[in-house]
Amino acid sequence: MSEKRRQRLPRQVREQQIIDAAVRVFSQRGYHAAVVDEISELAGISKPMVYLYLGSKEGLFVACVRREGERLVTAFREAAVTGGTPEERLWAGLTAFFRFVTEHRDSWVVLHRQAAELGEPITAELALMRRSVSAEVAALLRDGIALRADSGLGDHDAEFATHALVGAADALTDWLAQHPGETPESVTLRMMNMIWVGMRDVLNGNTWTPPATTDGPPGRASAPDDEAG
Amino acid sequence: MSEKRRQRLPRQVREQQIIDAAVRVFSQRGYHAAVVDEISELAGISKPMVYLYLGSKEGLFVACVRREGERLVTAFREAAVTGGTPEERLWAGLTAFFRFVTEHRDSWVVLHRQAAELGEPITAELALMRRSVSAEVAALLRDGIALRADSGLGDHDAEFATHALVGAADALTDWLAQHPGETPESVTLRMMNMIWVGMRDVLNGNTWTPPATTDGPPGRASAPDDEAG
DNA sequence: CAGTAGACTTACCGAAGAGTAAGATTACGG
DNA sequence: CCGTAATCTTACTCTTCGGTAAGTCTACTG
Repeated sequence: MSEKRRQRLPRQVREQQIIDAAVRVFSQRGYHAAVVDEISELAGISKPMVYLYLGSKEGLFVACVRREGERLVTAFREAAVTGGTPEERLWAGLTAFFRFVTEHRDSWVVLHRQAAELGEPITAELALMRRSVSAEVAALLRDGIALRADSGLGDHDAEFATHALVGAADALTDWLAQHPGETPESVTLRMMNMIWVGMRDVLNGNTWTPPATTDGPPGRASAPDDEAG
Repeated sequence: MSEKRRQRLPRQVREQQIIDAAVRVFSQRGYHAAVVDEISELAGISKPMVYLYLGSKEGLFVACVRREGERLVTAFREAAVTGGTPEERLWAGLTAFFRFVTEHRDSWVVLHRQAAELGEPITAELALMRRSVSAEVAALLRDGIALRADSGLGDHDAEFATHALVGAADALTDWLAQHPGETPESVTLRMMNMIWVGMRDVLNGNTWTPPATTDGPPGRASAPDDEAG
């Protein structure tokens, strides 16, 4: 047994290894079911090291969220800053997002399915990340709206669309994972068709109108639904 | 102190009271952070009663999910079965959904933010509920698509749209909660405008095309983005 | 080759909380 | 008014797990 002693590594390196392990375990088990002993073991280290470096289980989780969140935001932002119309940039950002969650499933799970539960500091960190992405998207939508000053839409509408968009993208990560034939690009294309095309119509004044609240027949207003373009 | 003794009630009634209390506590604290003692106290009863009637903490949670889930599905279905076009029925169902989550916040939180974590029996129950709602929506979208046999779209597309729609609705419950000016109807109207209008366009062959992958200028295809309607 | 700082471990503590044993209390049919 | 079945409680047990005390070991510096 030559390697009874584990190699000593500088703190900076060990910390990352611990976070690596934590992301995997948290992702697989969830925050509460995850046990610190398992994380330390997977990191090839003993438990007190985790507490020495990360302070507490909560601190460890926050570190995971922060690191993975930054990676995700960076991926989105770097794709979406390339010049072009808001439309093109949204396309690029969404594609990058779907690619990220495909390639880093664990990271995404940690950032994702852990909203309720979890004490204040953790939810704060998660909310921060979410807001960060949403802010990017919202800016793009605002730009898109601003190109048509006559649309009558405003920041409130952009904010609504952002939530819908982010929520849809969120849910579609599962769909993507379960359909091997689909790619980040194909999913993004579908989304753009569903949502952006609709928005463009609305910007053009081509809106949907609810049926008469009493009973009457469909009350479609200015909807040229009749023939294909 | 006259009422030292608590009134005795038949099992059927107490069970519902226990579930009432559990929904509130689970909703507020989350599954793991919730403590059975608190639930029993809120139900005006001692802890062993909970175990006698519901078996375990997990069984208690499953009972909550089942009851509240059925309420939600019923609300949606009853609104959406009224005759009319798929469009109208989707409108009615979504409105009922948003109304439900507005009026039963606790129920929704229990059904919602508890995906990862939680052992197999619980996730199974949650998945069942979600699938139940999705199936309703998917049927409506398929009907909508079927009205245009020439669109080239199929069940796969309906399924995609369902996930996007459900995910968006999901995320918009938060948005609705934070904007007192909005109502279930107004949110539904916004959604229909964003998504259904877009889908209608796609059905008409008016699709969105991604920019050229290399670098070239925007490669919009058949997108009459030029002037307002 | 000290000596020190930082990496690392073993072995433990204590609290929290799920679940239960054992029985007390009350309603009610006969 | 008695038995019995159901409701309900007090007072535990037992495990799990976050966190720590008290060092040991090794690499590097002078």
